[in-house]
Amino acid sequence: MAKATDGNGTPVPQRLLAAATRLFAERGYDRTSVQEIVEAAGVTKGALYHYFGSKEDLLQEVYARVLRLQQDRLDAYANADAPIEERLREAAADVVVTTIENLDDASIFFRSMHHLSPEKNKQVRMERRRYHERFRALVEEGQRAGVFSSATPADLVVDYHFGSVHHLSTWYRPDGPLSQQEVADHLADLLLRALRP
Amino acid sequence: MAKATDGNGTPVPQRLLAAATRLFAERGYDRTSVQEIVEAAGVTKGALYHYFGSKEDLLQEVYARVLRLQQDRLDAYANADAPIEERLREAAADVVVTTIENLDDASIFFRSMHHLSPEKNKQVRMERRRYHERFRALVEEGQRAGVFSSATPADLVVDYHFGSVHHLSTWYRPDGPLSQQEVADHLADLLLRALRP
DNA sequence: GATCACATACCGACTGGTTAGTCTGCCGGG
DNA sequence: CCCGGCAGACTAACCAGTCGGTATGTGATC
Repeated sequence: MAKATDGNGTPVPQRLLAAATRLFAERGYDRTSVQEIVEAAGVTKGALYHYFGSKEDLLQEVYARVLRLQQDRLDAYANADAPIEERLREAAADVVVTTIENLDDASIFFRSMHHLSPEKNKQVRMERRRYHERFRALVEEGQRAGVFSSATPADLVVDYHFGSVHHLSTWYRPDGPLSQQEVADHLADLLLRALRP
Repeated sequence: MAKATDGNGTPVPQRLLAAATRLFAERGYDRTSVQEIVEAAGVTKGALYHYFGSKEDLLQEVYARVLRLQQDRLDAYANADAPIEERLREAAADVVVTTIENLDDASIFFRSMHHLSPEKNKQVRMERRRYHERFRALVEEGQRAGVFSSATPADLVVDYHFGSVHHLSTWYRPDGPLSQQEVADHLADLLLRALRP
């Protein structure tokens, strides 16, 4: 039993990450003590500092995970072989679904980014920017093709849509009247309708 | 010199509120110590706890101020004598302008709401809800009149727009390429375009 | 296959520093 | 002479990170 799994089946580092994610989303980064995290994960501080350099590293790891996931999915949709209208619609709807599916990560992401040290913050911003630009390229492609209206700068369009995604963690409740997919379809629809020439 | 204005001309409570607003927006609520606030306001802890019951009261006061402001302005636009299309457009644009004008308050509002105690949080949510419902009523009015599409539930439309407002504090920079009014016009335009039947 | 060397995985008491809020008291005007 | 308005030292609690220690596994050597 030296496989870092203890009584539970999942490895300690993942248990720590899961506990941290839930607690950060619940109480916020600053209000979550390292002690609470290790207790929720069923280990002690020694274990945490064995696997992670600092409390901040834990937060950054949460970011890195969700960023990788969303970037991969966006790339897949963007590079698909379909009319630009469909590709944008599917990408727009997908980011809504994956955000809802990882609502904890999302609220941490949007609420706690400023808790990262300048360097780590810069790195996260860079990856975030790459995502934004890939999405913007889709909008611009449609605008050049005349399929989308050019009345609004593409940058603003992207921020408009991401604003609504960002906002999901504030109002979306799994037990609400709308399913994930319904919300995603509606939001993607609003974007596409706004872009009609 | 017992008029609570000290060397400066503004009264101490307002100086404290202003300092707290700036610091909360800059470093976040938890990372701002009461000591820093009183130093920035040029007083000491005695003064702060003379006027405010707690650090949290300071935060709530920031909320209350911005909520009152936005509610008043929304009511004015909503009750104006103009076609529903115009009223919604102006209300939608106005909330963008006032949010940008008070970007500090806005980022505190959206990032630190969960730092309030359950009771105060409930109270803020209630006022927030009132605002949301007034805005939703505008959308519904237009939908009933057939001026706006009914494809999307009005609640979702409101959350869509407020998402973009919420998001402003993340990306808007005063020295960017777009003025406040331009951003406001574009965002209101996107909303109205999305609502075209 | 027994012994030794070393590494990995973790425990938990401890430290140095920080913080919100309190309390006693001074000071000047009405 | 009294009270609002404030100063500033003080306290009790908390917290991130450290460090010495233990237990278990792994590979080399004889």
